[in-house]
Amino acid sequence: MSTQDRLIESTQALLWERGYVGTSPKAVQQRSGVGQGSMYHHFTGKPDLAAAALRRSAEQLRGVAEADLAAPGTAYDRIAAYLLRDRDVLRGCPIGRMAQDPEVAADPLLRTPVQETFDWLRGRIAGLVAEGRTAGEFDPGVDPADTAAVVVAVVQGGYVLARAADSAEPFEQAVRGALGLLAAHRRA
Amino acid sequence: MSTQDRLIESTQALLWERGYVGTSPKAVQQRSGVGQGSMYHHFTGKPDLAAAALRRSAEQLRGVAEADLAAPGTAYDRIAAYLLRDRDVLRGCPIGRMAQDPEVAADPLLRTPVQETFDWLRGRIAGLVAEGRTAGEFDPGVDPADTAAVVVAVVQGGYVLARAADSAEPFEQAVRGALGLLAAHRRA
DNA sequence: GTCTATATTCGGATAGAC
DNA sequence: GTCTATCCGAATATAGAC
Repeated sequence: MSTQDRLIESTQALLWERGYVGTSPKAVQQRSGVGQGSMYHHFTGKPDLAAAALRRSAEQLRGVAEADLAAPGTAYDRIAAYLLRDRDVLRGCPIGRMAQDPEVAADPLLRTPVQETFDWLRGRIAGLVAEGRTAGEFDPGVDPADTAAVVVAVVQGGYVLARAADSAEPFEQAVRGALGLLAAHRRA
Repeated sequence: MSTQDRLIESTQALLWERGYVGTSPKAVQQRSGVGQGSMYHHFTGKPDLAAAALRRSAEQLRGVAEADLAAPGTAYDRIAAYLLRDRDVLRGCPIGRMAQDPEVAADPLLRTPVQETFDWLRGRIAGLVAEGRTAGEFDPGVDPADTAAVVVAVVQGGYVLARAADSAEPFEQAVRGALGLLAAHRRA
């Protein structure tokens, strides 16, 4: 693996664990085994490194989500597959976590990958819901955009509740609850 | 207002804006107008100060939530009131925000107020749902604990989506979506 | 109780040799 | 491309006078 790649991977892991403010260039060097001079040769500084790491995390998250959302089955099944995917719940979401950081929010290079990821995800799920509605799978009262926002919010909020409780249980309850509510809107 | 109170209020505001890692004792002193020596006279250090601030934020959040949840009306109405309360969505939740911070998670003095707040909130809402179900307002298939987790997760996740989008819209969509899904489980 | 001075470590880099 | 040396300010306190 290239030096850049090792730097990016280490930065991804540290951002996930410790957030942007909590991630120091020195920690990245230690984790990656790359020296200081080398790091500053490949990246202009912390924001540059973090932006590269976030773009890669965003891309990976899209890939993983798409695998569930594009699977065969009904719209409901695919949303269920997305919600029920095996997750390391207590680690939280590598992208969602960044949204709260004021330095990330303030820097367009950092915020853009976060924003685009959730825009894409909500749009993708809204499309599925709309498709299901057209096919007569869901009742006409189910709003695609609102429902997609619920699905994504339940996952992100589930992570928050799980971390607060130091337990995956509230995450799983929220997912079950959301699927239960949605299931009742299917027809036949 | 007492010196302690000014320190606590300033710390609450800074924790909300900048998180635990991003909040320095010096910033607290500047915002509160309290000198260094004075601050260290009243609190042993940053964790002590943050714990006091979090306990107060937790108490305030419970008070505000209870006002909606204890209002007159059906269980659905009270949950709707909670979800639809006017919020400064882009600022996020002063308690939920702390859950992601590893230093908060690691220190029981800091994590406990966060944990207790969400335990209480989920329990309170689950009680309302159970009550509504007993009264015949909701159908028997609605699980109280799961539904409560959805409600709280939608709010917390809504904050994440709103920050990512730099817009309150996804928060509002998620709330509308959740209420729409829940409304269909009412009887008569 | 509050103030100012001092101490130590870390964060986030730049400089210049190899 | 990578290494080591160096720099400056911020974070988080402690010490001791008033």
